[in-house]
Amino acid sequence: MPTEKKYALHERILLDIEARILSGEWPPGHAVPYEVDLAQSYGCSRMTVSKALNRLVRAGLIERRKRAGSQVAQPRTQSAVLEIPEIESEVRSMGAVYGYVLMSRVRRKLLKGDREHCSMPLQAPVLELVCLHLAEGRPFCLENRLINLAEAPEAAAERFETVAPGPWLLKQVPWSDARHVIRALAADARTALLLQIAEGAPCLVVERETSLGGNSITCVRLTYPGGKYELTASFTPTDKTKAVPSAMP
Amino acid sequence: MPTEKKYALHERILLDIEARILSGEWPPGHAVPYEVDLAQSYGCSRMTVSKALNRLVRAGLIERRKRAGSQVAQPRTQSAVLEIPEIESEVRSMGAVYGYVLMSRVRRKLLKGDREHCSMPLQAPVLELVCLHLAEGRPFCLENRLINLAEAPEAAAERFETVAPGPWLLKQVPWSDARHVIRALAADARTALLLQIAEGAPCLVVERETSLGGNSITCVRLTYPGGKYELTASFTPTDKTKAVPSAMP
DNA sequence: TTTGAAAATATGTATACACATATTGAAATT
DNA sequence: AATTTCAATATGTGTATACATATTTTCAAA
Repeated sequence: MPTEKKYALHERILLDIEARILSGEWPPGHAVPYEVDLAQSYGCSRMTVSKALNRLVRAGLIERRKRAGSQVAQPRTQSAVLEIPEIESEVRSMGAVYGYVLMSRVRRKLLKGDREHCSMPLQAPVLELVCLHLAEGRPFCLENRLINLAEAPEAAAERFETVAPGPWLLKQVPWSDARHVIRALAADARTALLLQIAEGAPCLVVERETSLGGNSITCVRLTYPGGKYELTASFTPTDKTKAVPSAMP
Repeated sequence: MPTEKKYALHERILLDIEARILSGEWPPGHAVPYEVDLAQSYGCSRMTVSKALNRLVRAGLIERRKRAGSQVAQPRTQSAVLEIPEIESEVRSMGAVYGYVLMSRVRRKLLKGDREHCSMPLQAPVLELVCLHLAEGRPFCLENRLINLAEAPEAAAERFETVAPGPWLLKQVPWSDARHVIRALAADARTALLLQIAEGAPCLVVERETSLGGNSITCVRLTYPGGKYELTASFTPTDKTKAVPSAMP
């Protein structure tokens, strides 16, 4: 039987230990063998074991302390990875024709009421956009967006009549982190009218504030008719980041 | 000026490169210097640089190919890490008194209707639980749960009158992955009654199916009154994600 | 008994080296 | 011109070693 060369040694070690933890064989608090012992039993050097164990630390599966050794971490919360795709690809992946309509575009200053959902400074110059995303010609998602023109001045020159602000910003402006809030709300009169649903109907609302180094760049509220849309998230024990196909510019 | 010893060398290299990418100085597709060159400019060995670059790969910020070198990755679909804490700690973190009530506990077999939300085999022996989680004595969350007794037979002996099934299962049964679905739904008559809200009021519904190696262990539906609860998720391009407790005004 | 210094120990960081492997680009062959 | 071959090259994996650092244990002094 030829040795399966699919995984590198340090990955095999990682997977072995991960399997023991996830299977419950090593419950939280259980001691993980010392680096030197693992190195001996795998017939490899300590560095190779160290690499595997340190990746498990970053994945949150184990904790390590000098002199005390390594032990299986106590699971604190269930964490899941939520993929939030571009609305256009979301619609297309349903096999529907995608459509986009700009409803309004206003340049103004940030008011006190905006601060409820958004951490830009008061009086900041913003571009307020209201857009509708369509699937098969019918309303799919209502987008309310504020763009901080102090951080993204290029947006002032863009009409956003044919291109949605989401993809435009993603290409144009660098960002470092995002905060999402997900809630269920009843449709108010204006939302109900635009989404063509009954007033008071449940809606899934995703709010996202994107910023670069503490400065809020844009703040978006996506309102989906409830029951027509759902978010899915899956738990990943290890930090297996999927390789994304990259198109060259 | 004393050398700041806060970060290890490979972390400094990582942070330097991350900063250039996030600032937009190195746009997607931009070439990252070769390992040997970085090693030279930092005055360190190739392995140290390699460690930093490989962490950036796992964080999804760069891509590397042999002979071709490394380059900045194309921005991926926005993905966020969703932290789903235990309901009890969630309530307590709001500064409220937590309460738990078991509404019903029935042992039965899996019916066709259950399969809508749950991938256990038909006729599987299940324990069906309905519980109410309280904050300050008022309904906070309605829990509908099925536990697969074929996978977790210990559950048959537990009454679940004082301990909620979530924490009990977390301690008792190992699991390897979970699938979450989040949606907004209108409260039906029974839900409205239990949560003391109006029928038709919007609710945030989180469904989670937990399994071990392909076998479904438990399937839970958590229904929160809309407007009283929200989920938050945050994303940072580096692999360190912050947990944010969800609190409400 | 308490305090505190010192030894033991496990991980943390980094080096220098060696060889493997995938990809590129150019040279040689068809 | 199209294809194959081959060497150059950048990353991938792993070893052996060294010293740093945090923490526990031990043991002796106050």
